[in-house]
Amino acid sequence: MLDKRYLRDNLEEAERRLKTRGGALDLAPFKVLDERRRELLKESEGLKALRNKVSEEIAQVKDKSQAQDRIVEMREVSQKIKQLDDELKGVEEELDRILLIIPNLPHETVPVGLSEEENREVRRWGNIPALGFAPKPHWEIGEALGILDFECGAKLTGARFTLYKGAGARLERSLVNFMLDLHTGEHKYIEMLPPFMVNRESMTGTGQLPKFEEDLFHVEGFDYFLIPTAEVPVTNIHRGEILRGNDLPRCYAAYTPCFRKEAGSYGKDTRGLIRQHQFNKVELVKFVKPQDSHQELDALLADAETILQRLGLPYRVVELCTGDIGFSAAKTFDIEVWLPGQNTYREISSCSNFEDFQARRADIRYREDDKAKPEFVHTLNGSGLAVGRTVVAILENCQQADGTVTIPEALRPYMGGLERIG
RNA sequence: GGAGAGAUGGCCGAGUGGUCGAAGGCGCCUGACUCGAAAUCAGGUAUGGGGGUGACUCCAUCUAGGGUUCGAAUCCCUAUCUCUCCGCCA
Repeated sequence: MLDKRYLRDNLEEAERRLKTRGGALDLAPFKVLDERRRELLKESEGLKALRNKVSEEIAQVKDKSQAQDRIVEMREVSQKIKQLDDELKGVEEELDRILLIIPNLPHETVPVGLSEEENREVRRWGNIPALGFAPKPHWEIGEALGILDFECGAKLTGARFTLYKGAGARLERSLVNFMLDLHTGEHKYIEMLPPFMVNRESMTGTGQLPKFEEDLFHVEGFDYFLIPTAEVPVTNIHRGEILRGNDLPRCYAAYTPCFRKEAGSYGKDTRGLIRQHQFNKVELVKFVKPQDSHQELDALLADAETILQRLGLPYRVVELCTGDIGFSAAKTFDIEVWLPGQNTYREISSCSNFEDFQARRADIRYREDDKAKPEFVHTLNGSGLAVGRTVVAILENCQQADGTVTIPEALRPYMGGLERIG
């Protein structure tokens, strides 16, 4: 959510900056409603002040029959107040509806562009493996080794669900543990294990609602949603709280499954693990002071990159352009891992700075010291990493001519010493 | 699922129609005392919104949303959450 006052005073600038995301956005209704709101507020508050004053006078009078005329008068005033407040409530609801669907302002440093074509490559790491044979896609490798069963996933649930078996299941679990151990041990994140369903307030706090309800799985009989990312529960941990300045930055790491409808992606990535309705992810979330947030984003990105470096998987870092960053983000870097089976880089992590956008929605503030006024924190998060896609990357990059897959050394302790699958 | 109890400021806790944004305590801040600290004493300590250059002032907020009333932390209704007992359950 953008700052109402900022919008009021800089409407044209806001419109111009939002336009760089693509799509039209007319802020005129905001202006009209905002002005009406302030008119109503002024009038209602004036009458309330009067009522409070007169009611106090009535309280002083011993014999209430002597105050009868004032009581009658205030009865009318109260009715008028109720009328005004009813209209005010309607105006505020409409105003909120508008504010909740306005996306975040892209940071000034974000490259302007309309689609992912205009994203900016920042750096590459690692060498693309020279396999010396035609690389297979991970679904063929996984099926041949008997560690991934797409058909059974479809039988159990439906399309875009997969059964992991044997060493495949263990590989997924090992990666979760490896990632969490690294982030909590070397990078000093605090581990969290949150609920996998959240309520509407939490989804609104991070920006999934009200605009993207069709992407979410909703639970029948409850107004709960399956989380599409751990970002939602973990960021909402501090919803409605005022943190202490010296408690910042707060850095959390959480493993959760993620559930996404993937509406509108029919026909895309239909084979394999790339796009599933349910996938595992280790997520990193930070609450920081505003002046530190862009530096903290760089650090978060580096923390996510470390995982790929330790696993020896080649990747590149891409800075998303204005047309490609998400609704709540001010700035985003994607990490894309090299997939020989597809002969391309594919997203395996997305690291974003939301600045005060989520903090304002979720009311997460901090106080520099006991005397200071509370200020909104900046929130950040990033995948560290998407686990299923990491399995994909390992299968495809570490595949051997004989169909076996070499397990990256860093992972072997987690695999009970196993060096290869197959 | 059945029965009951509760939700008040950073924390504990008083408050059953007006003088209550809320006693008291703890915590925290400032000052005094001290070489310094502890103890003690004095004062100060919520959030959001509106108005004023400013001292300041007005409005709202005692889980949330409705209602009664001239006036609600206090009375009524609903929801949510917490706790206790019974049942069920990994």
